[in-house]
Amino acid sequence: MARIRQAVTIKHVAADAGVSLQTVSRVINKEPNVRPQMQERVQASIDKLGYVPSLAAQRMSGSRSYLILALNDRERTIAEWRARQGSDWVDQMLLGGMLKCAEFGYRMMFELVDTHNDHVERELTAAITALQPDGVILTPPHSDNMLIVNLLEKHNIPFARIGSAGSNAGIALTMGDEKAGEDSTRHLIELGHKRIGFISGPGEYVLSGWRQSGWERAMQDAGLPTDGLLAAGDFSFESGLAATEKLLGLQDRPTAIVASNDHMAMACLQVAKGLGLTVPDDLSIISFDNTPIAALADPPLSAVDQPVAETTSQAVELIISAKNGNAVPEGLINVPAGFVDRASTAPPPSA
Amino acid sequence: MARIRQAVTIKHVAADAGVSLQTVSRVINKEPNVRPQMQERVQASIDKLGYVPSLAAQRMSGSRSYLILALNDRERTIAEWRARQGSDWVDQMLLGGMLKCAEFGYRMMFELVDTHNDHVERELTAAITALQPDGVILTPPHSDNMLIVNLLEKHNIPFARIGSAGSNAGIALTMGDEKAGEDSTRHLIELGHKRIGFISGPGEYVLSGWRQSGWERAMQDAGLPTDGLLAAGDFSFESGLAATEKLLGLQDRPTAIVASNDHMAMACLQVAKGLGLTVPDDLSIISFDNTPIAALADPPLSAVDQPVAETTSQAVELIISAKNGNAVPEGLINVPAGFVDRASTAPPPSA
DNA sequence: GTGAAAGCGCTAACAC
DNA sequence: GTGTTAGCGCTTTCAC
Repeated sequence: MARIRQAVTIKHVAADAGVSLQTVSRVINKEPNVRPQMQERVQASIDKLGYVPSLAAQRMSGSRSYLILALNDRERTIAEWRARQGSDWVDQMLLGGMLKCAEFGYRMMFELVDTHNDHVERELTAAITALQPDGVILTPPHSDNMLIVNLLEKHNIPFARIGSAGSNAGIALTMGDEKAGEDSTRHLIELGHKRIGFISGPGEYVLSGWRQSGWERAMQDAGLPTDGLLAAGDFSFESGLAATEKLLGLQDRPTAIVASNDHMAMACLQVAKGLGLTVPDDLSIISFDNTPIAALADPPLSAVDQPVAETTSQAVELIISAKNGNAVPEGLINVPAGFVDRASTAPPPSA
Repeated sequence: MARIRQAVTIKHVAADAGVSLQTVSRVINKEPNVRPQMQERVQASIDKLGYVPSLAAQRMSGSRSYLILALNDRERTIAEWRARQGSDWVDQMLLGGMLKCAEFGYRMMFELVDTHNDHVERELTAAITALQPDGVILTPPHSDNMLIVNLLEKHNIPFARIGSAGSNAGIALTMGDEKAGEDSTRHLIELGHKRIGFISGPGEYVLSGWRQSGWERAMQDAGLPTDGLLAAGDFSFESGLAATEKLLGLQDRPTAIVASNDHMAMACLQVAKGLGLTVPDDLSIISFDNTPIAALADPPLSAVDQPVAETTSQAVELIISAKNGNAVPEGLINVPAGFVDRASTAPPPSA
């Protein structure tokens, strides 16, 4: 295989424009201290020759790689890809992240990293050393993995933590979980529901706690009891089955259930149907995340829409801004969740 | 922002092991001509220091970037991401491509490129120049875009063309479209169907023709007529609606329909229901691709499973093999499609 | 405001 | 088998 050498390099441009390499470099990087006339002349040569700087070379000498690394949990991501249940978390990250990166001449790369693994540190260090990204985006549950956070801090790489309260380092972004939990529960309360069950997510994800808090707050504010109405899930369909069975097996069973993700809501739907209950007439269901299955369920599920694309987009923008020397925003960035009202909610049967 | 310099470089390793840079380089690249004892000593230093070579530096001096670029159609991909209908084409590519890349120490990058655009050439050249990938994976409809193919050939970059017969350049891979069209039609014939409609995809995709040919062949082989049973679609839901209306509006309407993708099959289902037809009792439907919506439809659709992950995986492997100087396989690589029998097919009503 | 020189981390080519 | 030299394409540093 022939050695690939760049067809047109900064040298060619410099020669063509009759200036030094340095001046071309300044034009490429939009640095000041270049006379407009000079800059125009150089730009003309760049356009004429179709010159595009080599990322590798820029990375070699300069301080930027124009690369942002998005880290996802290996096991869970691969499992979701294999399951083919339509989870579009990665797609939404790509949508928000790639497009925003492109605006700034950056690229986004994906990397899968194990959480439950002593190799985390080695794996991540390897990726960082090989790629030398200008920034890293952490997704749950990595966002709160202190091993990862500390490593990134040590390497002095700007990073965003999606779905984390992350008080210490990095840019923390949340997706309105608590408020969404509260609002969706309130929506049910307004429909007349008094017994509203909640299926929680795994403790490993901080956002599980937030979603639950929202539900608790709304119930409390309305003077409604939550005793026995909380069932623990772990985001899996199976856990949703068990949780729903527990909830619907109650003496005084709930007339509505909020599930912490779509899979568990689907399980909820299945159990309800199995019990001969009609959704939403006998049981209202609200799910979290709004991955495609929510819309495709029968009936289509009303769901909290997790703003993954928008959040990733903001994460990219903040990282690049930090890389440009701007201050990292203080405190938490909150990207509010949406709510898509479909056909799985109605007033309670007795109302 | 501090200048990021590599913490531990090849120099450190060389110093630690007391050998020359070149020897370390040889060990990294698993070149022969290194005494086992030497190689062990160097490897020990590498492990001890946690050395990982910089991709950028490898790219700069060597002939490889360890990067494979996957190209997708910008407009269509973004539209699918936005629509959130669960299309997992990108996820499956990532699944097959990233994992295979990782086996060889490569990375996969995604790039969106416009097809219907005079900028294709400029856009792609820019990406190639900036990234200098070791290989490129083309997906439909890019796989048959001669502008792209010629460009890649000119740059001497190994590339794979997924879903293309691509006689001239690059590694062509198909996903068993014709046989799948034939087999699924035959499946319906065996169930007793005699009037089987077919909704085609857009001509822009060569695989549309293959799928259709498969249907035609099966019908022909069985001595069944196809006149009037072909309706043109373009992969969109709307086109599926129109095509199905045409087909079901026929005097002697089909008792089964094969749709060239899932969206059109969903449209088919909707039209059938609107007409008061029960699927599969009154109408059997088989769809192509088997994206998540097929499984989530009501009834779940029997579908041809497009082996995207496996095909991408093979594409990566062949590209790396080509890059290593091995001959590119002659002719077409065919990765057979699967078939998932769900609940949308049954014997025809009169049978 | 512009240019010249040095060097980033690594590999190719060649010497020994 | 192993070391040395040169250089990839760019930015940094420092002159002017």
